[in-house]
Amino acid sequence: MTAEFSIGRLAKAAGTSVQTIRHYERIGLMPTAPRSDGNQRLYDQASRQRLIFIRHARELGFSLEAIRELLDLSDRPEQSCASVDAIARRNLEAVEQRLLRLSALRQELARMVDQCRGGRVADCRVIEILSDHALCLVDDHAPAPDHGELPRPV
Amino acid sequence: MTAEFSIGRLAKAAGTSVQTIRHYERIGLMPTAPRSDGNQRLYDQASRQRLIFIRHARELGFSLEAIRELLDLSDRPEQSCASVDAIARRNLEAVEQRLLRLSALRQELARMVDQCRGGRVADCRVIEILSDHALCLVDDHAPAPDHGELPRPV
DNA sequence: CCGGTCTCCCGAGCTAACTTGGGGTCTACA
DNA sequence: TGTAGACCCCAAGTTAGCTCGGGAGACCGG
Repeated sequence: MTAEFSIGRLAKAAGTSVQTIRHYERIGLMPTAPRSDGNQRLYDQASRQRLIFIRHARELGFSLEAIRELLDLSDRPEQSCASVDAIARRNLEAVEQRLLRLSALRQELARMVDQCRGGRVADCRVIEILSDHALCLVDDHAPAPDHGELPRPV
Repeated sequence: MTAEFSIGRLAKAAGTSVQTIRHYERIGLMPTAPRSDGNQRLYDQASRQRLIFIRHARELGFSLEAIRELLDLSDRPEQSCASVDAIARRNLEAVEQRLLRLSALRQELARMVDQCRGGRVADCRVIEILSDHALCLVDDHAPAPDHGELPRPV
């Protein structure tokens, strides 16, 4: 049922390049593909999904090492619940951090687009938004940020 | 009012290194800082915010070029509304794409953590989730994905 | 069965984004 | 006033993540 296909087809399907796929195989992100009689790599739907996952995660800014960890969650279902939990939990936290910041950024961009629609030149406050103390992890013993910022103008 | 401080203090405040800050100045992401009598760089709250913005955006996986563009929105309020709008809109779209994928990923990670809490070993479906066709931009002439996936089990 | 395209492998090359090294200067504190 | 610890600058080095080149073999439509 699951027809096999070549590396070139896979590359197209995932919006990436043949070399990148071979690279992922070399570094162990993609499994070593089975070969045809003529020694060419053969892929199936599962490898296609896996590769698309990797590309999406890359686009989200995850490092290959972070991706490797997520793939491991998936590859080794026999892992102890505790260890899966720890990994999932840690990644979940990081993802939530990012969601917070990203949606703050979205709001601000949306506000600007909106303001433009109203014909006014948008004043841009992305910086204030993304450097908002509330979203900040870093251990902040700096000269304090004058905490009277961001009073939602319109 | 806005006390000035050194590059070292700034580095600490933003959770980065002195060298990185000088690097950002060299490549024009941070403005050339004013100097003290002894030729040492002086920073204020605005530079602190700007640097934290950059670091947050980097953690979100934005490239320095993307960040430069966002900073430009902020630096040049005299730009034409149309151009601001175009940039903001384009970035907004990208951000929304990422939000979709990220929150899909969050849901899946949360599900796994939750399952673990119930004492069961979680089966991990992050791959399926993040390679979901619905979230996929890539021009997909691939061997089709057998579209009977992701039927929300429990 | 032939020409064009794809794939093989390998190593070298490349870009982004820092990071390190080294030799000299400035500043703060005792 | 002297010295430890920032800070200065520059160039070179490092790491991640691809990307390219080249020569040889595989595959496919005509």
